[in-house]
Amino acid sequence: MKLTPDYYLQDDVLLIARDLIGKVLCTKIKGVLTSGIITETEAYNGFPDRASHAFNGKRTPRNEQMYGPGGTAYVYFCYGIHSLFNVVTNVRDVPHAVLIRGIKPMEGIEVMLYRRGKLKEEKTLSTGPGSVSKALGIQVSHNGTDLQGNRIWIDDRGIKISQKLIQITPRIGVDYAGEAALYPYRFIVNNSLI
DNA sequence: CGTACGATCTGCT
DNA sequence: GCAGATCGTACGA
Repeated sequence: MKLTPDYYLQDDVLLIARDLIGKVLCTKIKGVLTSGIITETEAYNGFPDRASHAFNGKRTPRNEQMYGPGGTAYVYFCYGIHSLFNVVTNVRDVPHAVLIRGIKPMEGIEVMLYRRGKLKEEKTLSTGPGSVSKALGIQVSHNGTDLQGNRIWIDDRGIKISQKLIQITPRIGVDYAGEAALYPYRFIVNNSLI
């Protein structure tokens, strides 16, 4: 079920980002299980990718986690409000990451609605990276969490997504990245099609 | 030490 | 469609 270390150590972050569509992101925070099918991801391709925090070898306390081996969580604080959850991939010192931007809620929906605060529309419960983290209870303190553990992990539950249903577009919110802002590194499948 | 800004979301217009 | 919220991080002085 749980994706193995080998999976996260793969070299092609674009392949992983696309393959993660249909996998199930799970958290168990304070004993409460919540999960959802991953419906939207973005790949961040390390050194050559101007949109990546690790562009050109940039390495700071904040993005240090990206430099570790694949299979851990890279969670950082953005826009003064949001915790954004990424999956670190590839081997040590190759700072690849996949940003999880959307899930289709599965387990613990009531809890997720509560975390999001008086939200009734299940549809918009977890679209957008900030909302995903909030619904699943992921915070910056979870940075570095091992995805083989029992707090945050990703399951393969055999859900098949036709490649035809996966839309590929440029990434969101990276206009500052020049040419890299146009790269087709975003993968998304409509919630209602799963 | 000061400052600018960001891998965003929401609510109001 | 747009502005406001809200603050850690990075970087230059």
